[in-house]
Amino acid sequence: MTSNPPDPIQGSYDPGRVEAHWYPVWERSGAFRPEVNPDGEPFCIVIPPPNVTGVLHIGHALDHSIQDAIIRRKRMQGYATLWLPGTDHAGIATQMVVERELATEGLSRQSMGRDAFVDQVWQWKRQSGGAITEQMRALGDSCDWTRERFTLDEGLSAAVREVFVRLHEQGFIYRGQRIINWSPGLMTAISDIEVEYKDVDGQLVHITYPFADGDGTDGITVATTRAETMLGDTGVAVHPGDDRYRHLVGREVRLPLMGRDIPVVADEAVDPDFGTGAVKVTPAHDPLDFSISLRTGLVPVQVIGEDGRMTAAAGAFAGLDRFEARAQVVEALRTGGYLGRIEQHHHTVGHCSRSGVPIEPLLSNQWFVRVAELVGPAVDVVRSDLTRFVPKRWERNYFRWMENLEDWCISRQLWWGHRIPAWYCDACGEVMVATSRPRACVNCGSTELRPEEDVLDTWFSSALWPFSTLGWPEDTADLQRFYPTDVLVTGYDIIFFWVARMLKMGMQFAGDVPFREIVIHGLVRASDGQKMSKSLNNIVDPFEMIEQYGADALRLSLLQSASPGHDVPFDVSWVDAARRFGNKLWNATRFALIHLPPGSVPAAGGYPESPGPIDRWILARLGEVAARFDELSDTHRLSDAFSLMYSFAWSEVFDWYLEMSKPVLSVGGPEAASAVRTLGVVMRDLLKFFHPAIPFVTEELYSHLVAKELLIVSSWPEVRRYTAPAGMETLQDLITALRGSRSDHGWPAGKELNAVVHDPEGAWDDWWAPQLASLAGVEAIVGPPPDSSGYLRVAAGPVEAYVEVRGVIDIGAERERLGRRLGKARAALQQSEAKLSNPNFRTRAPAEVVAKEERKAVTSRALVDKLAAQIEALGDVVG
RNA sequence: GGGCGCUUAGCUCAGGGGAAGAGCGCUUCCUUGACGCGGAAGAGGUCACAGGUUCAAAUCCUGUAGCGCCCA
Repeated sequence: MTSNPPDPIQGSYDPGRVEAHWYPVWERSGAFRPEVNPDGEPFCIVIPPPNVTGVLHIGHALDHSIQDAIIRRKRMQGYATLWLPGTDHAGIATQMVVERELATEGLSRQSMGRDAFVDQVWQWKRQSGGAITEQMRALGDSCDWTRERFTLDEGLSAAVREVFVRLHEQGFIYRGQRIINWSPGLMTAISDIEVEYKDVDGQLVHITYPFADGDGTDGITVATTRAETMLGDTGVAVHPGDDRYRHLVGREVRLPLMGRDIPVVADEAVDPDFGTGAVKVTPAHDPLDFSISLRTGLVPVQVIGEDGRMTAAAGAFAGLDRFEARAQVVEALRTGGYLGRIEQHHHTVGHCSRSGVPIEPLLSNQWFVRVAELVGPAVDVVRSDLTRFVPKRWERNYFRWMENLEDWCISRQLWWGHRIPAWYCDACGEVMVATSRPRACVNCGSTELRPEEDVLDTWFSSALWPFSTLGWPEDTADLQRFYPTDVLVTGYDIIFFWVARMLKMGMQFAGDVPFREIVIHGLVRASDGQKMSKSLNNIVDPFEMIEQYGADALRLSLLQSASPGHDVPFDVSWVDAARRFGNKLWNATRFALIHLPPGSVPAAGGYPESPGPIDRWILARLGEVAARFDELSDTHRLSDAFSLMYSFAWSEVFDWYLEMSKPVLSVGGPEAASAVRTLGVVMRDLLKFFHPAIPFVTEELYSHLVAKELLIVSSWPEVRRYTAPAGMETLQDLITALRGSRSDHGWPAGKELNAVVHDPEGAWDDWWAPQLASLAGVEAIVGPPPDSSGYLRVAAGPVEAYVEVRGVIDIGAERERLGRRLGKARAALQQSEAKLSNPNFRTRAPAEVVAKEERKAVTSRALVDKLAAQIEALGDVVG
């Protein structure tokens, strides 16, 4: 497996060109498949499947960047990595999209019929599914396309049927009449968690229902925000302990506008403190009322239909829209003299999260899962750490959610999705559930079986994703090898929709946790922290970012700013910074290639045997940073990991090491040879460490520097440990101090200065001199402090440099600069002394902390003395 | 009403008991032979507030205020 022959490296970094080149190379090489590391331990991530008809948004870019970073690192570490891609069929969303398109041609699904419509949706799926695939390639996702799955694939559909049938056999699935959330906008039932509660200002209308046997002047007053539902009232309920009403239980009231006599009943569920303490009971349109009706025998009357219009049972109001009916009912009540006061009432109303229409609670025949009975194992595995949330605090939300679960309504009145595997025998009323159509009714033998029309909630199939994609219910090699999967990466917004359900189903059917870790990330928000939305016009299209800055830049910027579990405010300036980092990396590699033949760096190892002091320093730092980087990556703190590596690369390797290598390289000889070697391995390892975040540019640069294999399948660095030379810090401080002096006095950058370095503690080493010359423009010799006349003193740690001042120096500026530093040094000294003079500190703080503080005090005191003396001496400086 | 989170540099945010950090922005200087998509030197912070724990608090605890999210 080789990359392309190393073309000469281009003079400037062009993300577009680089990124277009590498994805096909990787894919053709088989690098995305676990088989590329045949002996490796398995490591698997299943992708949270995007909606097949959607397009990827910036949130996907974040989600995928994290997954790809994890997968690429594991792959380089030798694991047989499988990142399994795929999409889900998104029943409601997809059906809506296609219906909307048909509507523009004057067609409807009803007019074309079920089969033709479903064909149409499949056609649509083929188009937009391909778009998502292309987008994932543009992002650089290294997933195994040969294992791509779709929730409506035959295999996954078989899994859905199997699970449905087994749950039904085990009694966890049933069909029944219950109040469900009906979306008149979508004309289907939806589940509890697809309902969004919004605060609205409504009216609390008081209505008096006169006693049936009275004279019409006396009655019971109830309060409601949904006056139109009174048409379907079949009772009035009071709390059994409520003294105000106890004596009325059993009497009847006459329902205004309808003239129906309905009983007063007692039920514990009534809150005596709300409203008047008496509630109207509309069993067909309210979950609480329905439960009251079950206990009291009140019969439901449905007055609102599936289309949101009043039914024939609504009498004179039949056919009206439910909100229009509300207004007219109130008017009619007023006219009839039944209306009491009307209060402004702030309350929450459930809305359909997809269509935005207010939910209509309807009594309906639907399929349900008794989820409460499945949560046990799913909670236990998290409690016992068999599955861990990262960050851990999300566990609490998870537990809370799992506590009080209502039955999950899984049937949808749609055509696009998994058809519920149930058949009805109209001859005898038998309902049969089976993985395939029964030949005849098990009860009466009739062969006239009518299949269930409804399909399943999309999340039902998503809940099986970690094992259905691996081949379940077949006992496939992939299932054996990759289940349980290792990591799930997803946003906190779908913990309840998806993660919880996968845990339940995984434990129930695959016999083990679906994943060992759940890495939770936040939502990508606009730079001002607001949610991205069409109405605010602040949506960032990730592919516009890629076009402008490159996928690498987008990925790195997202990874850097994604603190685990928190929302990510998106700012283009981060993407721009990340692109400039790519450019910097590019140029640093070019610098290395001036001194190294292309392709000459070994793919692994190659650390120098006897490096020079500069080399030892950077190698020692590389080792430290690498260890920390691995630690952070292993705990999924990718933001910290890449920020650390970024600042190491830029502020240490590029700003210091590359500069310091120049004087060494220019001398030639064995020292230069060692520096060249160091330069090569340090740059190579940087490319390796950064590959998981910025795969394209690192692969390109690696092809020039190493060239023997693809970086994507190269080995993860095992950095040899070195000890840094003493004095590096002092030298850097000295260089910085000299540069500061130069800057303050306005000495031209190019102008060479002479200095005598006084070195009372023997810190000086001969390798300092060329560095001082190169980085500070100072020719230094070691010697006793000269007569201060004509010299400017610059101190750093234990050494001081006397800079020969031939020209005019600005004494005022220098005094000011020294004064600033003296102030800081004094503050530091004071802080140390305060600690050290505290006997408790000496006795109770750890010895190493005390020792460190003592060293600090000594350094600070010396610095204070030196700076004070320096300021003193300024008076002697002659121009 | 309950739960969770946030409040740190001009802006957006990391950090999380032992010498205040990043990116962007700002000031000054520099076309030095990888890079001006750059380099150097700087300015800028009572870590929301009030108590407490500790030898030591931006960091832990309690409370207050404001903001955000989720669930009723």
